[in-house]
Amino acid sequence: MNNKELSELIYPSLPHTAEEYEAMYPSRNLPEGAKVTRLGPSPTGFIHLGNLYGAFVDERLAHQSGGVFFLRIEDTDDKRYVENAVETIITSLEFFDIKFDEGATLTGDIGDYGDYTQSRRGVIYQAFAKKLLAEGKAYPCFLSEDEINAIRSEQESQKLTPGIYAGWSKYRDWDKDEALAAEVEAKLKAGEPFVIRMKSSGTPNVSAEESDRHTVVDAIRGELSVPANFQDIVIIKQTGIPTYHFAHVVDDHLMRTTHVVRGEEWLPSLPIHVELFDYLEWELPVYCHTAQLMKIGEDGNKRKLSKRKDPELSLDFYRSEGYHPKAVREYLLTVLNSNFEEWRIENPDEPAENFEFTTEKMSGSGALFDLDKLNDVSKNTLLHIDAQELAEWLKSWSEDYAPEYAYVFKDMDHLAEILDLGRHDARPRADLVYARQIMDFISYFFDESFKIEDEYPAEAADDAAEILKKYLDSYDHSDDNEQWFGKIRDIATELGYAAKPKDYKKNPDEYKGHVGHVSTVIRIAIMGRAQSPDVWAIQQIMGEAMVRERLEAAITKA
RNA sequence: GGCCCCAUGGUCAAGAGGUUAAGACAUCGCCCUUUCACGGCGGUAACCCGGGUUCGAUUCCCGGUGGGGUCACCA
Repeated sequence: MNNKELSELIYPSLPHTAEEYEAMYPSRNLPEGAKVTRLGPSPTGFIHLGNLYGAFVDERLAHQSGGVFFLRIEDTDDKRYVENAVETIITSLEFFDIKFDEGATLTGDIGDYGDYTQSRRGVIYQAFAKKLLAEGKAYPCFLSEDEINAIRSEQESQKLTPGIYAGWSKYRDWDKDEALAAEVEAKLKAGEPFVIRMKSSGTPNVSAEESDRHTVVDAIRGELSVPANFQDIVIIKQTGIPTYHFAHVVDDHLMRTTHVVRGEEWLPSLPIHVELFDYLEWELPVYCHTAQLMKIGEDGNKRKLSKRKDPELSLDFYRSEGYHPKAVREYLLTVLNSNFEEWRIENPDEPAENFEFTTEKMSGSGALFDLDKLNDVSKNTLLHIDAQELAEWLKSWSEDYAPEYAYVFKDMDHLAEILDLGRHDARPRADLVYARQIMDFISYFFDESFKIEDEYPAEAADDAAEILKKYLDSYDHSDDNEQWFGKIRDIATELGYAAKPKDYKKNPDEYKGHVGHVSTVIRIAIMGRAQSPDVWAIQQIMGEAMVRERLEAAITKA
């Protein structure tokens, strides 16, 4: 039995040959420089900020260059599959405005390079495994789990690298031993389970200096020198399904991916992929190994974002807190590309899409997630979103995550007015950060959520009833801001308060307090809190009836 | 442990063989101001360590240290 016969014995009837697949998925007809990227999530149903971060790089690279961004479902691990996971992935990314041009969708595949779900590509991988088999670059391996464990412990006791490779791999050189060849043939014919391993050409267990090295240019990290692989890694599992390594190489070649964006945790397996591309005589894609998003751990050290330990970093956290997708995108962009912030300062009104994103400006070191920064970015981002649109967005957020706020959305025009408060002044207010915070911020506009949160200032507490009564008596809803404040000044002076805070500061003994204390009393009566935007502006939005009602209630209480 | 990646203020980071080592967030102070927010001004605060190359290294090289990752029929 030779290699060719072996490959026929293992895969006697495949629908297509490797060459045929090659012809079925020709190079893409795209303009010069167009990048083809892909996102390859495994359907565990969980997607966090780190995934979004990577997806965002893919998306920008492709769409900025007039290329293609597609979604491929990497479900080669049957144990990991979670129901509805694909749906979750697609809708989550869609929420953050990550859109695919091609690939798996909820209603089936789009594009000419499918199937886009790995579990449905079995025969394709097998065709290429067959080719490697026929060329003597792969072999079937019948080692049981126990046998592999035995090899491992022996290697450990000899302080050798654990794994199946030359010198330890019984079936690797089956063709050099007639008895073994007969055994392999018999096992195959008997239908015994086996995996297919790549027959690595690397030299095992040599020091880093002596080993062959490959130089790979990473778009983020520059020139990378990696030691050659020597492990006979599994390419086809017992189930006939490929491992990630093999699926990556075959798919990204056949789907004509130009740029592979993935986390730096893949760096150690790069030599495997390089060897596979070499065996298949395919051109290497451009790798972009991104740094991981980190977090400060309990021990004070940086650590990788973990989906188990960091539920607040799941994408759902941002959704349920009500961070606007645009804000999250802006934040990610500032973390991803070091020159984005400066660009944003110079171009405050341009859509983020106009920023030229480059892998060269990406950092090779892991960034710490910074909630303060996100909040700051969010504040400024929301300032650029129209109030009406913001209101609609808040409404849909509430429907999904906070139905208890339904009363806020009874009058959408009114809500928009509230949200716009002070946003178009010469120095616009930036109060709005995320939905939950906004609900609290505007809560006093609604009787359902209005409550007295602060106490009257000590300077004016004794006069509270008097102040409010005078204020109510003189209240004229049609007063302009100046007339309105003039009346407060009058009340203040009348009751022995300084009309200007500076006067009070200069001669604190001559006054009970200053106009600020008086207006704080009014503020608390109407807003329930000592701090708020301009009282007059709030009253105008609130309407006369509510203002009077609140004042009367406060007088009764005082 | 082997291998790989990374290393500038608290955080994100710019930067070049010679700079007073940017900027943003956070923080502190002052100003504006009826509160808050916005805005303005200012402050505190950094090149991991040791060798080498060099007239000169934070920058280039080597070695350490520290942090992270990875060593599966998971991705």
